[in-house]
Amino acid sequence: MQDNINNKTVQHPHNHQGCMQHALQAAEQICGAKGMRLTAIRKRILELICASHKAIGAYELLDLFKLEDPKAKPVTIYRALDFLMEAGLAHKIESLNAFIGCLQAETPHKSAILICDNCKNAYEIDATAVYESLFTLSDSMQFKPQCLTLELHGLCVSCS
Amino acid sequence: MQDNINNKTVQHPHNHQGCMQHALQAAEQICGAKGMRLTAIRKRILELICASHKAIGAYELLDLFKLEDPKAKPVTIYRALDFLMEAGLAHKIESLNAFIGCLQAETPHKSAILICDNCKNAYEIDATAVYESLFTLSDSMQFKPQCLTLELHGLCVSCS
DNA sequence: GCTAAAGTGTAATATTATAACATTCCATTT
DNA sequence: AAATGGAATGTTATAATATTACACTTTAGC
Repeated sequence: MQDNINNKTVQHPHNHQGCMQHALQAAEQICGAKGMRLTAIRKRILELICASHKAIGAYELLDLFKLEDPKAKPVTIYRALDFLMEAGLAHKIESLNAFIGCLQAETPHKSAILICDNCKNAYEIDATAVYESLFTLSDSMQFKPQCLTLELHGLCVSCS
Repeated sequence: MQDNINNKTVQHPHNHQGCMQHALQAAEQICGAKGMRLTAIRKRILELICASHKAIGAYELLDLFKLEDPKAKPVTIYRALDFLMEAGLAHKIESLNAFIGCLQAETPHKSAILICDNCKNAYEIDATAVYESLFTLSDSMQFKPQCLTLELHGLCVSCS
């Protein structure tokens, strides 16, 4: 078992190999169900994103991807990222201009992202209650919510 | 009275002249109290930001500022923005890479930003309840919160 | 196999933001 | 008033992030 891969870098030590495999399988399933094409490039970019729980920048991804395809250009990465986000398989962290894989892509979710400013890991957590609270507020202002950016920076349990 | 300036562009029609004056006066007070220097450049940039309730990009600010000082460079704007944000007089909207003036700078606040994707106005609202809800959640994960990005896109009452 | 749409290749460029170092301004001390 | 030290600004260059435009290729459905 590869139980200990990366176990120092995430809040909850886990089988990261399994975690990635799950994300990738879910991606195949989701794309299949929606008639979206998880092409080789897109799949590989998703793998690279999911390789750690740290948010990764587009140009970092490009550098990694170039190891396999030296002619790759920024637009290759941005296209793949656009697709993955469209499919709900990845999220952009606006406050970092960086990206993370979505680990709950198969179920609809209302999530917040907790970002450890020390170890740089980002955790997507269910924040349904927070959404309720915010929607109550926006309703009272007759504001029709469409898309929420909810990113909490701080220190994870391992780093504090 | 100038009651109608911009009244088509904000959710709650208001005396924008007074709104700006208030923000500028508060800025003077706050900086005075904190021993921070609201220099001519910084004050002018704040005025330009507060001239509307639409989020404004750094390079848009630069274009406006250049009308008065054609030799101005990007770093001039970014320095002023850094100062204004440090002083709590302006906020960056991460999901837009743009900036708004803070209308409650004189009182500590836990706010969310509602952004109308149609008219582009951005409203900072008190979201204490939302913060409570989120902090409960982050506490349960032993995450120490430090800085929250909370930006809700959608349609304001005038646009929906 | 043909076709239309989606995906990819390639080059160029737009947009956003910062680094590095010189100079000026300004409050304080002398 | 002159000296001084730190903050602010000027200036140049460049880094980092993201998109446009157009040509070519692949793929799914007919």
